[in-house]
Amino acid sequence: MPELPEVETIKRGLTGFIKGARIKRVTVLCEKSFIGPKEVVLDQKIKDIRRRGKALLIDLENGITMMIHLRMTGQLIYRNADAKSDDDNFAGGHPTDSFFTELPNKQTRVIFELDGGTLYFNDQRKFGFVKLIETGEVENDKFIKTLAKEPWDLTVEEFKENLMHHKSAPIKATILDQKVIAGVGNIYADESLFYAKVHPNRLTGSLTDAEIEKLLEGARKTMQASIDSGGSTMKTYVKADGTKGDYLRLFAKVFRREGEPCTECGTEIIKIRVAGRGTHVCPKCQKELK
DNA sequence: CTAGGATCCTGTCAGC
DNA sequence: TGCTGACAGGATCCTA
Repeated sequence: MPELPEVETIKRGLTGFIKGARIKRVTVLCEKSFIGPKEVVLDQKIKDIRRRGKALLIDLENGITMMIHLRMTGQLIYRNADAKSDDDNFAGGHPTDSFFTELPNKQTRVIFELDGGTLYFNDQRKFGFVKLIETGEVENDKFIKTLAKEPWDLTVEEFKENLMHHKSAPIKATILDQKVIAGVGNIYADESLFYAKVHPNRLTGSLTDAEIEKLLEGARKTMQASIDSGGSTMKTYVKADGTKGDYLRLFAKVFRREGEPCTECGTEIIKIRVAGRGTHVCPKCQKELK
């Protein structure tokens, strides 16, 4: 999925279009993608859009919140009823051609018809979902409740304490745990570790205080850089000449750059497997043993 | 309690 | 061309 910066980008992009809009109709095309009785969101006005970690929270007037988690392949696409240009539409999340092609399509799971346009929840693998929760109960939701603080709110001391519950696991597996730091996924795990010059296979307990501090700084900086570059949206998906762009190239130094020279030392970036996930490292900048 | 692997799904791509 | 297995920007459940 869509990690913290992508969800933040969606939050920002969608707010201007759907905040204040009323939900006229909901069509659920895949039962497991929508948890809760859809009737309760009908005719409700969208009061606010928030984010916690990788979860998007859409608060409705009647005290119900739609929690949307995009997991691996979710995307949210808004099509304005009277769009005159691409600027009147918005798309974010897992980048695919669906950002532009006709909707609904095979991957559309839920359709929200609003009074200004239509919001499509697409998800190829059906891991993502829309879930209805009472707004006052969001903090008690199982996922939200155990979620660690946002990277910018987490102190180095808290980060270290959370890390040290997993002393003998590889550091990459540990920072992917949402109870340790919120919002980090496979991209930003690799980018943060490269920033801190720490090999993903190092055992968590072997990190020095200086490395831990650098790792938190790396998570903050790489995610902020992605948010600043606009995340994965329709704008970054297609370049000015119409060919496909890759928003990762705007900020990623190792992710999906295997075979390319390291920006720091020129050594070839390699792809390995850590904690069951594809992992990108510079073998010179990130030493395995220390 | 933690660590690690299987699992939920669909689609694509490499290799035979 | 067709088949097969691996893999994919996530999180949970199960077992040891």
